[in-house]
Amino acid sequence: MVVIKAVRGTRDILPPVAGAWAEVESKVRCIFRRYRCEEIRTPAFEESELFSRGVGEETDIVSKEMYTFTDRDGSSITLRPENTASVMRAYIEHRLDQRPGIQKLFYIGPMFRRERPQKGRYRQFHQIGAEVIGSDRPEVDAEVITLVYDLLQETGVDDFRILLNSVGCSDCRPVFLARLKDSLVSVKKELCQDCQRRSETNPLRVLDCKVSADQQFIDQLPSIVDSHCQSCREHFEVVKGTLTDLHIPFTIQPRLVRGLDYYMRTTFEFTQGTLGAQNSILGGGRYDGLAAQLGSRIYAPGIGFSIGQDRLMMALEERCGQRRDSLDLFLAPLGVPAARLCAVLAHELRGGGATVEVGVDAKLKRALELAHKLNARYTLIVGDDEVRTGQFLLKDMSTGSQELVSRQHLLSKFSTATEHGI
RNA sequence: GUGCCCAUAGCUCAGCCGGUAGAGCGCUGGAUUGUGGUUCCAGAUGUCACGGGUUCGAUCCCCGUUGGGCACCCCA
Repeated sequence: MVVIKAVRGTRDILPPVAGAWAEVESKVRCIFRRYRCEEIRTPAFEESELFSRGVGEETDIVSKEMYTFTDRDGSSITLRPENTASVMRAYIEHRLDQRPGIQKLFYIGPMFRRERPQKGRYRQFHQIGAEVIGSDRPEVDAEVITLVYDLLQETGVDDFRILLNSVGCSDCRPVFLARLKDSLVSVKKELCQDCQRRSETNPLRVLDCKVSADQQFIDQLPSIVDSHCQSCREHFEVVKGTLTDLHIPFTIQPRLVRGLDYYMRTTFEFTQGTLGAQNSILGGGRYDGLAAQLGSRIYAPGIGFSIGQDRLMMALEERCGQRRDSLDLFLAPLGVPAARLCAVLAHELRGGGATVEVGVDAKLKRALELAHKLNARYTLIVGDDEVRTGQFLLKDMSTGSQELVSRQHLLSKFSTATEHGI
């Protein structure tokens, strides 16, 4: 019989790492609250059409990376490969535009894409993201980027770079693409093999080439920022200006290409040095046309981002050492009557807010060994004598000193109110 | 989906030219019948990823599968 293992591209987040994940999550929830960003939870799977229409039929995500299956009623179901389309679907379905103000919605959860696994790339991966829907104002873009900036700073990521671009709108982008293709015709044969292929399949991708010999030619290619129409240019100027006022450093990256069809105008990406080939820790952008693509008549311009939580944790791992939850008190019962008493004591102590573990080994030596390994601050020794007298032996694990304490003294010492006195 | 590299104890890794396996850490027991950390002694680590082939004989060589890493592609 073959032992069953986690399927390719998925993994278990074990303790103590799972605890570090939870810590990060509570920290980002706290930051979201400051921005009046509210949580939304959408289903892990949706009708397939949501993604083919929302994300775009021609994108890699939709054309080859989705987990799609036919449900028993014949409908096509897809495990969400990203969450923006789902959030927009929910926004439209529940008429969130009728709520006061613009909607700022955040989410934390798993996404699914069938790609070849690699460091920092999993088939089930986790995203922390937000969508701000209801305004096309550039100040909103700046606020979203500021939020992301706070998120990374306060969770402890450093040496990240903010790459900013504006990919134009449905008016100016086609013009730019035509210009780009024209220019590529003349320099194409000077470029690397990959770029010669890209010139045909995905011209925008050529701009993102890393081959140094190609750079001199790429620099000659037209830039999207020079092709902006009047309104896109003005929009981008306000975004940049506001970020500058906020002292948030960014780099204009006219070559920044985002793979999802719904992006227009502002797009951004944060990269981090320690992540290897998958150095992008988050990506985002504006998607004013998405609601219409989903068939809604509600005007719902929006901008959002998504942090790769797996990559975020990877970037943090460098500096956050071995974390270990602390244990206030380890109860060491040395016999059956003591064990019964300890069950009651533990419940009372936990009721008072203390973190308490009850030993199951009647040998004191083993109990103390375990208490030490569990990083207990105190161990309470409860043997026959203690059960009889009602006075328990409390041992301070760091100093080794011991004192006899009453049940009442114990409860007050370990209650939350006096926690700082421990 | 393509190319290259890799897979030995729970973890990190040795293992020579083919002769069926080791270290450190960790784990378990003891030195100590009610006293942890340091120390000392002892013990178990294992289908050498899985399946086939070559060979008298395979952890080692060959093929396939699965999983991992890197690059491409793409993205978080």
